[in-house]
Amino acid sequence: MTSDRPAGETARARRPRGAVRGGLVAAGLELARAGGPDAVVLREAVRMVGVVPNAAYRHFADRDELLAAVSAAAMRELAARMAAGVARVRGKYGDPAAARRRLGAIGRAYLQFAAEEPGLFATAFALPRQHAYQAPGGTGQDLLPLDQLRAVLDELADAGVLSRQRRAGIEYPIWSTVHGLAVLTGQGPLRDLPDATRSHLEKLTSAFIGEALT
Amino acid sequence: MTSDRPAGETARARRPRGAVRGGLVAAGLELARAGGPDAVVLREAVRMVGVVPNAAYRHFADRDELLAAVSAAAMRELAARMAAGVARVRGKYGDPAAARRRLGAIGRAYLQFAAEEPGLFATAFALPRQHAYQAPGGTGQDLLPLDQLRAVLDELADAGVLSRQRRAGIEYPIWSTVHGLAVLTGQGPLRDLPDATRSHLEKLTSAFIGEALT
DNA sequence: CCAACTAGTGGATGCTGTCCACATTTTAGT
DNA sequence: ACTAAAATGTGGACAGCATCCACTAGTTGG
Repeated sequence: MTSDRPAGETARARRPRGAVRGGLVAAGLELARAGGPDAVVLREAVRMVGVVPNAAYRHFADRDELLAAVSAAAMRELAARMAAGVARVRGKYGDPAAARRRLGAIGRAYLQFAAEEPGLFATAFALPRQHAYQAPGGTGQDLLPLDQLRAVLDELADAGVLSRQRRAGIEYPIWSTVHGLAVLTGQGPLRDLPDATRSHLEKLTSAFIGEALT
Repeated sequence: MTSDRPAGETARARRPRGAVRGGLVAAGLELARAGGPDAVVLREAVRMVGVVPNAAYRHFADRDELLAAVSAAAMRELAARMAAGVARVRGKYGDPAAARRRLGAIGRAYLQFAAEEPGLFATAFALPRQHAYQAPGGTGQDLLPLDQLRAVLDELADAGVLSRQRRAGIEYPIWSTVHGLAVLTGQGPLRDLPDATRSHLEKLTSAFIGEALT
């Protein structure tokens, strides 16, 4: 009953171009938010968009391709939150104290996203075979998590907090530490820990990373 | 044609007690090994055991409970490999150099398991809601990963390598770092990295953890 | 203005998890 | 030892899922 078209005429192709594809990704994002990657079920997404299951196959080769699009969107969401967290820190570029705070902000944003949006976080890292990490530096897109981390570490090096020697490749152990904590406390064996313990672990981890920045 | 029972008599309940349950877990373990937690499909497991799908429901409330059993088995496998890795290191308890080597062996075993058995590794950490971490210290079971890590860190503290102050709670950041690396390079965005880069990352991470052990 | 293309529909297939009713074997109580 | 009860497996069914094929109505480029 969406319009009073003469009976018998089916409503087709009346949506603006690309609306279905975008709608499917948006629907998938909601499903992922509520239940993680496994909850991104094609037939449910098309139901939300108000279209027949097969319509999805005009935009995605299969469910995995839809999931890949949803995953990329979730990753962009994470990147946006990280960028927002960093932007909130005041202080000129190159100021050692400010640079340290920015590194902390990145990690905190990462962990907060994982805790507040476990479904999206899991989905962002559930790339369904193939579909490599989207190339960064696109048009106006937020930088990907790793790039943002690199930028802050470069600043720490410029500020003299981190020697060039130690700077080299340190983004990986740091990313691993934060990501590992997010995964273990989010979906792993350390989930359902009281909030107090959680934030204690965060402090411990922050101090741990601090050791390596001499 | 497993036996020449008179025709018409169906073969039922002739397996030794508990054989079906054990077989289902074993079958699920193979499925998990090949394709991770999502590949643990009930109907396929019962097919391997040679029994009708419903028989599984005499032993597990639903697929998730089967998956939980498989996950626990995978975790035990990981623990066993870690224990084997540690046991291979010679040196008396309390010897600083030996203690360090044991810590390294634990981490290496963890990462090696994740790399060699990605399906089992993912399954070990894919606990399907509820079903808390199996209580440790069972009868003759290997200690769980966290317990093994704690034991080695305690040894490092006893050996004077790690001050009591730094020892407190450090198992979590260390576990996070190693687990994060395993996840990122195994199933995450850093997968399909060349082996050389992989081992470089491992060295970087090892050095990174070393910083915190002063 | 028409032909080719795009994006939707309808219907079908095989797989999955799960439920109910039933049969048989094993165990336990007397 | 005999029987009642509990365990364990079977058969058949259902709904939901991803996906395929054939078809059609709008859209668009020549």
